[in-house]
Amino acid sequence: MAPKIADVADYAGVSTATVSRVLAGKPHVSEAMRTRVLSAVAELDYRPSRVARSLRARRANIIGLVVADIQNPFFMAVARGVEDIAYQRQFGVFLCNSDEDPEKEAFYIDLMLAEQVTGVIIASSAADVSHYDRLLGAGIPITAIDRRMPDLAIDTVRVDNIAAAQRLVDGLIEAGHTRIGAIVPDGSITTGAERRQGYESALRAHGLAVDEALIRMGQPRRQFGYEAACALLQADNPPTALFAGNNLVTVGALQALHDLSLQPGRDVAVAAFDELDWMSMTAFPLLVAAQPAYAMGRRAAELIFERTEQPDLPVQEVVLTARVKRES
Amino acid sequence: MAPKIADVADYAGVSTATVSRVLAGKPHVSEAMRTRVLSAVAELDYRPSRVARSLRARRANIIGLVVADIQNPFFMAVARGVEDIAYQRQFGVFLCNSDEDPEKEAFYIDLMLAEQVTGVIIASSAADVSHYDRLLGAGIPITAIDRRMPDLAIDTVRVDNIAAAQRLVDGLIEAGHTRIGAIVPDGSITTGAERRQGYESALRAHGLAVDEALIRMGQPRRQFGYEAACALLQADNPPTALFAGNNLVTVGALQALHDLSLQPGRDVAVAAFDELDWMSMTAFPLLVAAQPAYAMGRRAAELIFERTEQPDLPVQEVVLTARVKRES
DNA sequence: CTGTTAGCGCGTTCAA
DNA sequence: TTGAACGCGCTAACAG
Repeated sequence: MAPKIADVADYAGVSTATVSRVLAGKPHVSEAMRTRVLSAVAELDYRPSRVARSLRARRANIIGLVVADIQNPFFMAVARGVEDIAYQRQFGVFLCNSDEDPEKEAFYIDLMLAEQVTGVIIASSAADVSHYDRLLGAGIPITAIDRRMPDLAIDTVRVDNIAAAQRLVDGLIEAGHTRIGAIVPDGSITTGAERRQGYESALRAHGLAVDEALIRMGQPRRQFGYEAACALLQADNPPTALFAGNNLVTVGALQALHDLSLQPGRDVAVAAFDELDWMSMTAFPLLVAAQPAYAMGRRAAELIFERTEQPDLPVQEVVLTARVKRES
Repeated sequence: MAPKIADVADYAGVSTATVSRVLAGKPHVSEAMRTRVLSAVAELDYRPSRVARSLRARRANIIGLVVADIQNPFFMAVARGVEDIAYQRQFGVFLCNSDEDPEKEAFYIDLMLAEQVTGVIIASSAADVSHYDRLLGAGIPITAIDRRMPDLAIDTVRVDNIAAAQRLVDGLIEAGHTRIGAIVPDGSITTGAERRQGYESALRAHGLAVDEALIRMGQPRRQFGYEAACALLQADNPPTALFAGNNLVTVGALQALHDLSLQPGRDVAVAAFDELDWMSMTAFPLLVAAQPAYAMGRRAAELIFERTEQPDLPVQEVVLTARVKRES
């Protein structure tokens, strides 16, 4: 049987309150008591029950992390960031895979509520918002990653897509390209539109015209990327560079290059978003904007603690910058 | 304030014991009581505190998952499998990133202990075993994934590397290849040796000689894969196919092919292990053996529950088969 | 400065 | 079949 606080108290010949005080590092404890208690703790190899503490404090030292898909490398980097910060504070991390399934999501909200977690981080791009105000109602702060929650006044961590796209296209232009094709996802998520905006800004900033014929918009799928790249590159006067606005689209475009016997980086320059951190695995030279997923996770976790300590802080929106780098 | 069991009891005009019995689905409760309680529960939107339950039961409905690196896709697939099974039973999952750091690992063991988790799954390839018997001592079962714990009598889930390698090389031979180069990792982990064994078995089974000149062993790193592939392919009478025994090695080998202007699948056939589920992102045709990470995670979680229900079961070693498939 | 006591919210005896 | 009372292990009031 694991020793409880009463055992330590008996062993040290003090009361449980004293033991508790010593372990909590509270003042008003004599040095003699402190050392007696600490040696008793060491002697018995006592470790306080976090469960009992949670019950008593009505708060568990746990952070909940809700992701849409654990297997997505972006979310995993987020998880790692969250985990690192949690570890610093000796917090545990609850992993919840919502799978975009409202039922699972509802279950996990209940779980967090029932486990009295300190805060919840949502790194889910299509979560159903409606459940979450229950958490807020219970005084459990939420931080959203990479998405705005329209109806919820909560802290958010996101990246500046416009600036990232701009710098990506800047890079292409500085490398001498003037005809740059854009393959951009559309859809309900604002990401695509923001990136297109950045693409156009970069062109204009360098005095280049925006040529609609060089812009393709479509579903954020591999298939679309493939077709768009083929269409762009097989047209008359094809672009010498491609800007791909999404991971899946990029993979499709790269496959198109391959099938057209074009080498990325040699025959066609490629600049792409790598929100999933895939591109480091390619053998192609690419200009890549990587989502700072790890930093986002860290920041999100920090926001939980900040808000826990100061609940009345105004809602924050932290905007991080995507790192643009050249991948092998 | 969230309703507690006493509120429900008052509202229904019964005792807390009755409410508890109804919610636990225990027998010896009259139908009238049951419906009264249930409607009160619904009315108040009551959700029992899992914290209080854990304290009372001295067991939390939580599974601990220790991985060496969250960002590793293999571990994430495992996590997903674990999570799916846990969800079925309404269990939460504690995510612990050990990072191969003994200090972190020790902390997480203590965390699990202090949180009274139901069981712990270790999907960590180089964990320090010594701490884990503390868990066993506390009656918390452990399942190991993809590694044997020499000194610990615990359930294990692993894959049959020999068979997988064999089938991979079988595939190459059936495609007409007779000179097959092997690039195999060595080191303390037995994986490499097992795969080499499978490679040789396949050759022998088809009446082919094992040619030491075609086998390269070295560190499981990209660099080694690159150098080994270059050496093999630039030799006199080079192999027409390559067998790569590890993910990183495979990436290196593919890069070598690229630099030698050889196309995988056309100029050189490539069969590889894909323990990290990377290969689905390549645009090359590859014969791939994928670790059934998801299934391993599921099985590991199931083993936790089995052992919880029947602690005296003999120690099990579950051996799964890697799936061999042709990637894009 | 230290000890006693009363819950935190629940499940589970034991009586009725 | 139901309810009253206790305790899971801890911390925060209050008392001394």
